[in-house]
Amino acid sequence: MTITDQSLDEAQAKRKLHPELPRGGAGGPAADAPGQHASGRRCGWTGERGSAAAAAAAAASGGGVSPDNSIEHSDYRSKLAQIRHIYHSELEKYEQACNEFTTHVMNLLREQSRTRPVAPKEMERMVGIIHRKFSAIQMQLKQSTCEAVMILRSRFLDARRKRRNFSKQATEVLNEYFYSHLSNPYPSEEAKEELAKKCGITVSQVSNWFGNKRIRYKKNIGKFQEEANIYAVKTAVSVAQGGHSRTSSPTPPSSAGGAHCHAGSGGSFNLSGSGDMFLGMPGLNGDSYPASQVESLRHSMGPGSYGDNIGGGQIYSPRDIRVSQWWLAGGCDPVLSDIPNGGTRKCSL
DNA sequence: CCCTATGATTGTTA
DNA sequence: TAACAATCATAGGG
Repeated sequence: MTITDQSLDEAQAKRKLHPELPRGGAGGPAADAPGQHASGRRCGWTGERGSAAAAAAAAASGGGVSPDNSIEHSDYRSKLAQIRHIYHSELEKYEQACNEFTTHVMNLLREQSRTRPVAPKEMERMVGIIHRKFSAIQMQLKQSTCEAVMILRSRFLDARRKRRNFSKQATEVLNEYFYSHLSNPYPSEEAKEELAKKCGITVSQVSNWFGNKRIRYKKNIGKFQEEANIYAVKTAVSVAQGGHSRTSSPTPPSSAGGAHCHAGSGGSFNLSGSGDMFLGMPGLNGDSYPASQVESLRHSMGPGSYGDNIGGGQIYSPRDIRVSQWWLAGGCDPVLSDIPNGGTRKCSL
């Protein structure tokens, strides 16, 4: 009567579709809602701006699933319910038709039994044939229902991939945090929550953003030079103004108040002062030099200051200015990257 | 329409 | 399990 877990799983395995395909619950196909990843990752789909704040709030308050796709969820659910309804009603029709046809054939055979001997075996055989035929039809129905569910699902997933760029202000907040913590751009969970609130996005979106940012920065530091300068200047100005700018808050959550630096995820690069911008004096432990400030310095020096062995996008010599060098991890040492086959992964520096 | 930027997803790694 | 790396898919500018 129902599409079993097995049938869906089989189809899923065959098609190697998404791992989060709906499993048939007690009632039939796909009692689950999509969007819950097996790995526990939260769905960070960028919804409409209006609901993003609510999403962030819910995420900040510890909500397990970001609700910014609740509308799509209900849409998905209703369509799924529709499919299930059609499936069940069709199945019932076939069942009924099967029974009717069976009794009809039985009646015919009984009628025939008046004129010719009809063995019980023959009747059984006929019933068997009819049932096989109908179950084949039911299998087809089941299959096409599975397909319909999968199409619905893939459409839903496609929709999830639709993204909106973050607002300018949000990007600004994130960039400010990133460049003012360039030596250790790993915001703590609390910092992420704070950033999420400020930006009106979810914590996982903040995590995504930092993940993307770190990797893209690392891959092409040169490209981000200008941006780093901009935010260095911004932060410098805001610091000079007493830590408050008009449009956006320059003080990262972790250092708001300026009393101390949060214990970052890395932990090994605690920086002095409020934020590691210009107040983070260089020389204390060697890695508190704000890289963005270094960027500025480097920028004013012009290209080529560090020698020819450094590639086009190369900015710092790790020997000269020892910022945390988090971007050197993973075989992307901008100095060593000149060595052929230095790492398994290519480094665009 | 092409190209780059960017947010999200997925698989891997430490 | 967070971070990384690669990749996907769309946004947005020319």
